[in-house]
Amino acid sequence: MTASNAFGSGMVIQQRNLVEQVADFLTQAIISQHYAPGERLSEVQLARDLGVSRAPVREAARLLESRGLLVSQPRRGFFVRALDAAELNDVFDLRLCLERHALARLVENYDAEKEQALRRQVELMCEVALNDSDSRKIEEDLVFHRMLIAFAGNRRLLRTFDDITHELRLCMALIGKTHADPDSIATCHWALLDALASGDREQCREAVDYHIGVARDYVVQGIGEAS
Amino acid sequence: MTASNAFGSGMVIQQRNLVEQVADFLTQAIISQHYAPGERLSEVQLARDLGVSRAPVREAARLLESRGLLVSQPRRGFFVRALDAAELNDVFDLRLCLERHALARLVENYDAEKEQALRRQVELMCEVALNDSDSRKIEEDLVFHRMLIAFAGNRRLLRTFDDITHELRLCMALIGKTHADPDSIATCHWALLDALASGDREQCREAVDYHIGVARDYVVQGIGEAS
DNA sequence: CGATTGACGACTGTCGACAGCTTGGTATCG
DNA sequence: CGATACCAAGCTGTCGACAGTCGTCAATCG
Repeated sequence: MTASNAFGSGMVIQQRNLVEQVADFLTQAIISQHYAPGERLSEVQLARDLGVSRAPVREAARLLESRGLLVSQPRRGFFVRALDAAELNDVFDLRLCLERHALARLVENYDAEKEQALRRQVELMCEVALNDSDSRKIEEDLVFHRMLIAFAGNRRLLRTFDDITHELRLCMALIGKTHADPDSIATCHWALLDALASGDREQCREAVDYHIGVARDYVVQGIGEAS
Repeated sequence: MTASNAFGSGMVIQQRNLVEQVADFLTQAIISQHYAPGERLSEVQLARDLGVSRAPVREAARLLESRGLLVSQPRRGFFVRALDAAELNDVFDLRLCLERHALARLVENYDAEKEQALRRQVELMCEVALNDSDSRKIEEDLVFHRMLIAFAGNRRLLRTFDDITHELRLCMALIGKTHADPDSIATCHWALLDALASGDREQCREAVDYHIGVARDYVVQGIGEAS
């Protein structure tokens, strides 16, 4: 991946932490099922494969552990997190909790600017649903929901959402398929925006409950089939 | 703390990670204001002082960073987290979000056993309010609220609560004083239990909102005075 | 034949060392 | 005298190495 900057094109500042690079690599490898759930990761082997020492590998693994993508056992090492249906249910229950709260806050200070930004995102999601890859669809969906939380104005809430986002990516990738139909995506998300525009708190809550409920049922069912 | 086992008493297997020990030390040092908010921590100096190498120190620091007690700047090191009033408000807003949800779940499957356990904890808090240190009072209060979340049955929710718990300890220790009056503690927490016993969801929500609101106002006000 | 024990191999936890960066102070120049 | 450039000290990021521990598998004993 190259980038353009003030010094011309292709001049990439290769100064990002090794830790971040390793973390990105590991995240991709886990999300893309390159490692199986429950698989053990060897620090030495990873370090050899990536051409770095064990220190950054270890630090990146701890980072992914805090994000819920890996679990560690003392003196045994790191293992790819294997989410079962119950844990998945808990994650979606927490997500419901967060998004309910965010929309209750957001509806209090909703304005045209926020509405326009959200509408643009939904339109982008519809385009993406037609042409792009599954992972791209998932990312844009998460961007939409992240915008909802961000607009609510609580940065700590946003951080918690980002935390569970990694787990969501994990299990969404796990079930593989996504509802690609752009019509369903549009109606599903516009219902949320309509509820917000109405300014009615109860209507927002119902919309969120329905939205997250559908997503949860879809994923939990997918996990049930997969395992 | 010593433990009894099959070989008699006091025979403790001292094999805890250095990382955990350093993390505990750092946590205590930060909570007890031994380090000032915003202060820079040197890995080398900490390693020297504790008689260990930099690796466990660094790992423990990263752990505390994920818990929100430290923040890191690349190539600059770790700094003690300095919470301002806005961040504090966000933390309490998130806590409100979590406890509301937990009580809504808990009221659905509330039983005598859970009620008894919670009542015992409130009684313990009243005793502690008379005799013990501030930090002990804070701990027992957190235990009570942790029980509420745990009884709700969502482990992911509990993990998130544990996360913000560290930040709560930080700011509670920051303002120093606690409402020591056992009467107010009793009435304040029994109102929650009464709402749970009533089985009415709306009543629970009001009780939680009031409870967390009081705590938030108290702490935010304390921070305002301190800074 | 099944269970226990012992050794082997691999790995994690921890350590000390080096290079590059950041920082604060000092010297130089306008 | 003020501002800029430079320099030294300390620190973080990264590395390779060693010791203790865990899992595995074969050999031994009942």
